[in-house]
Amino acid sequence: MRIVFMGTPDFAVPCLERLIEDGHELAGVFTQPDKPKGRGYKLAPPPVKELALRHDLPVYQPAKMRDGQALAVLQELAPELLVVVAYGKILPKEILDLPKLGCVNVHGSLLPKYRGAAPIQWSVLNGDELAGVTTMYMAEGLDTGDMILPRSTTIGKDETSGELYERLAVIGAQALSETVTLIAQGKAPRIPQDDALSCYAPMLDKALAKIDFTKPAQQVHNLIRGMSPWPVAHTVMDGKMLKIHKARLASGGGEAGVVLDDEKWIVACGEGAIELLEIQTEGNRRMAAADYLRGHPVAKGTKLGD
RNA sequence: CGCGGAGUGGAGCAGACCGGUAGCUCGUCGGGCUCAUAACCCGAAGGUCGUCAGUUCAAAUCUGGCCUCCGCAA
Repeated sequence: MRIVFMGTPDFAVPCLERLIEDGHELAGVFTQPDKPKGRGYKLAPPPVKELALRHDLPVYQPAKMRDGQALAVLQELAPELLVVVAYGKILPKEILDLPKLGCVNVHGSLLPKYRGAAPIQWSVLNGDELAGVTTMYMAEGLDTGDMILPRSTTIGKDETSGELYERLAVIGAQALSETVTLIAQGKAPRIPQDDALSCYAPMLDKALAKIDFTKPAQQVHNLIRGMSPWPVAHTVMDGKMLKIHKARLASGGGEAGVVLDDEKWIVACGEGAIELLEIQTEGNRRMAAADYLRGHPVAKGTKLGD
């Protein structure tokens, strides 16, 4: 099938890879423009662009989708189907209407829950047991299109957003492959979303990543899992930022934020306690809590969060 | 040229300002104690102090370049 692919981050990579493996004709790949990233503001190409270039696919990086130029390019490419995975731009109606077989999107949640930019992270933050991906036909509203194939998976007790994200990217690629096959056969279902059950999963923000140890341990744990690998849950110790990448529930209790043990890094929460497993201090790389403690003993009674 | 931190045995750190025998916690190996242990005791191995050059009688330490890693900010 003649397909144009639109996507930007890592999440979209397995999907594009799968379409290539399945032998589809990739007429073109749209991705966000290169952006200055990291120290020194070096220009970094999005992961999807790197993959596309390795396969000698034509890459387009328009800044705007609504000025008519993108539409003109698409008319030229004349795809039968448009596949969009975490592209990061809203497509105007005239583009959505262009491909004969329509536009499909792979979304990182079990729709209609978690429409929006950060569905995977929010499913972890909320302590859900079930997550998934859904393929759908695209409509003008944000993630409101008719569903085609849902695929669910259980979230591990200690699983982080980053880990779930990687798993769902693979599951999403599989669902996409099946979806495209169904469309080619004219057998793809159109399941309308029940708007009453929907909710919105906005982009994460650093302000949300500050740990409140007065909350129950399970909630603190969910925050740490959900905010990893970005923006990373953090607190303050001795006046300096302490990032916490990984933790697990532990037994114990006491004043919120206080360290309960000399050897292991167990911190009391409003209810219960958590053990810090992987942390990062200012200017340092992330490391196992046990490693950090060898060079920097943290005495029982130290209080975090001030 | 966005701001800043760091590279020291396998891991995490100290030592650097005030140059002169490289130290701590842990790990590893050997031995001992113990019903037993991630516990305890004794002993050992393991480092051209990121790299290149400079200053000096002498550089982990002072000076300059380079490489690598990271935090903030985007």
